[in-house]
Amino acid sequence: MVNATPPERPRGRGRTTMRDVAAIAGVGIKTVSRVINGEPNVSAAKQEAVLAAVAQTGFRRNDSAALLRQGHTSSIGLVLEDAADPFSSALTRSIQDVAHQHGTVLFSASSAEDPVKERDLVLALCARRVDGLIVVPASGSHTYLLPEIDAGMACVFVDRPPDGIEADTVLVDNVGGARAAVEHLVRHGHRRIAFIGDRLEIFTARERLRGYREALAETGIAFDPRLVFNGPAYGEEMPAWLRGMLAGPDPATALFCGNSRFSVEAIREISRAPQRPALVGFDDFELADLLTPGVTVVSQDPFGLGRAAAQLLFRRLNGDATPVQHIHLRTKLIPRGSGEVGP
Amino acid sequence: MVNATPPERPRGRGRTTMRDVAAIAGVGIKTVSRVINGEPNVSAAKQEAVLAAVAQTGFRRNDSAALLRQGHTSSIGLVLEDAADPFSSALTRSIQDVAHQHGTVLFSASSAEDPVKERDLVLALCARRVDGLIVVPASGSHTYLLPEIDAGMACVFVDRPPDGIEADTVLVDNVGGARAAVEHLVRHGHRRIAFIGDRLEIFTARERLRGYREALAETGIAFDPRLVFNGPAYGEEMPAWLRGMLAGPDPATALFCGNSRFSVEAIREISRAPQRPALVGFDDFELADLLTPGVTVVSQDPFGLGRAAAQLLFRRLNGDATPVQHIHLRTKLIPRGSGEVGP
DNA sequence: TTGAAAGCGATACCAC
DNA sequence: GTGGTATCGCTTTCAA
Repeated sequence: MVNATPPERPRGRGRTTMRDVAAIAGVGIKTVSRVINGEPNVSAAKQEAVLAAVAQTGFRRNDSAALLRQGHTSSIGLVLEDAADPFSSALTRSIQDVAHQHGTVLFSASSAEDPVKERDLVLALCARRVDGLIVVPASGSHTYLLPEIDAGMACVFVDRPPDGIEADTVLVDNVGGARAAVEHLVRHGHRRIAFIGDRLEIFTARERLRGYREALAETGIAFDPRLVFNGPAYGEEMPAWLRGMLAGPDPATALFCGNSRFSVEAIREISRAPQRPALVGFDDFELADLLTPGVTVVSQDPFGLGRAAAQLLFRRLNGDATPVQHIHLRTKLIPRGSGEVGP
Repeated sequence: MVNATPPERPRGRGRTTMRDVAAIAGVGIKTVSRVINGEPNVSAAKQEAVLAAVAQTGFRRNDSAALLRQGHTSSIGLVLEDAADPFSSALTRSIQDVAHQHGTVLFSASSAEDPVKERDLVLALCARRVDGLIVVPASGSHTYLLPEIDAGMACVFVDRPPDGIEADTVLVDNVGGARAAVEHLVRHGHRRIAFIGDRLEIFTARERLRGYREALAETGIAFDPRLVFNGPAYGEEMPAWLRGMLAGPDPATALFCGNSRFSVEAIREISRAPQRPALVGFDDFELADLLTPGVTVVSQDPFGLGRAAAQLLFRRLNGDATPVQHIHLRTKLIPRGSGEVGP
């Protein structure tokens, strides 16, 4: 507890404006502006008077008003799927950091993977005239953004490309990562490898499936659709499928999981199975190393993704008008045990 | 912090304003405003003319300008420790949702537990005239907020109370949760129970330590400072201490970990130990149920915390001027195995 | 029903 | 050095 007498202060009188400060200090409003913004050409006497008035009133500049006049907002918007998931929150954090370095604040919002909600959120941010936008796009057309982009809104898409428009993207090498995972399993003797991925509406699911198929083709393994699941990451659908597949004829001896949600659910399932298949997951997750066995993953770097996207966005905001860029980040296979067992 | 004004972006057609639309539609600017805002008293003919002009120009209202005039911003600010950690990201998500229900957008920023950075971020948000503020306070005085609160800024603190000011708080029952954890271990026969908690600058660390001590006192167990660690959650300090304590004379047979970070680090450590102590952790974490054994935790509900804080904030924004409120949320012990083993 | 004029709270420009 | 005035894009007020 602090036991000091608080200084006298005008209470609850609403906000002081520059005009008020000017009146109290006996100077023009522009002189106040000069002092507040540290501009030159103010005499020491007036400076002092202004500072005194500021201290007395507790004045603080209304940045919104200043920014309205200046034509930008020093803010950027971020719309992603779900702020609570680890991938998104890492993205958020790294973008916050870059934004902060540029004196910019960040609006964040979650689309819940709903194209309509995404559109509403994005347009709401555009209406506020954020200087730029970073979007993890939900599926669905993004042509609604064309008028905004035309009007000068800078926009970078992360993790997935937008549908129907050409725009800057920062993606991970999904195909390469998936290939690496499958090749790793093949190298450990597997030829019956299952793929468990998101609904095919989702870009990353399609790409990772493509990588899976390329790796199979390259190693001379026939593609078997019975070993492929594409569906929702939540709910009973995948576990039921997995149970059935493992209990059926000619089951998989190894699983390649298309995202960490699936990895976790699959582990939950196979830890009860008599014959535990090998497993490699796309996307790292906390505690993957603490499980028994440790979970082998293809890691992507969500912080790196966010940083790259934000840096690209600020380059655009600073006038970089070079053609649309597509940045791809590398993935890394981290062996921890679950992927290094034979059939 | 770089505070440069970005150069003029080469924008397509630039932004259309209401004035432009009015000119094209051949009506007064106020009529455009009426149409855009769905206000009554506009003839069908003019309405149509305005709509046509809007469609032609791709006009979209500048909300920032509208809000400046209206005196609020329909935005709230959130400052927390680290947007990337699971607790914070759950908080963010639930606050986003409540804000969205109120037609409000959310600024989010991370203080990195640095009081100076927190102050900068909070004041920056105040300068933008967010309508309200939700803060997970870092340690350090919060008297810097007095002028803002005086000026009418609504402010709710989450997870920890602010220092030096009286304000609305939404906290979890740290003492009760800690007592429940320790009593649970005592019930399973333990009398040598260690406490592993954050630095005592952090409110929750103090409270949980208090609960630990109360439970010991109540069950007639002497407090032994050699069984208590308070220090940083990252780095080698805690693991080293734990190793030493377990290898020393009269070691603990059970651990009570003050947050999930410590739980994870402690598990990492004791899984290598010859004699694995029982463990209960404060704060649930993903995969706690998948580890072997499952990790018994005292769970708090970060989504509930965020929701309660946001709802309280919006009550304030809607004119609720009742005295300062202190909301406490209950915790729940979830037995999963690690806490149900004897000495 | 309509729109001209006066703000909102700051900055930009330009005389003095 | 200094400060008046126009302005940012919209809403509010009020007279027509």
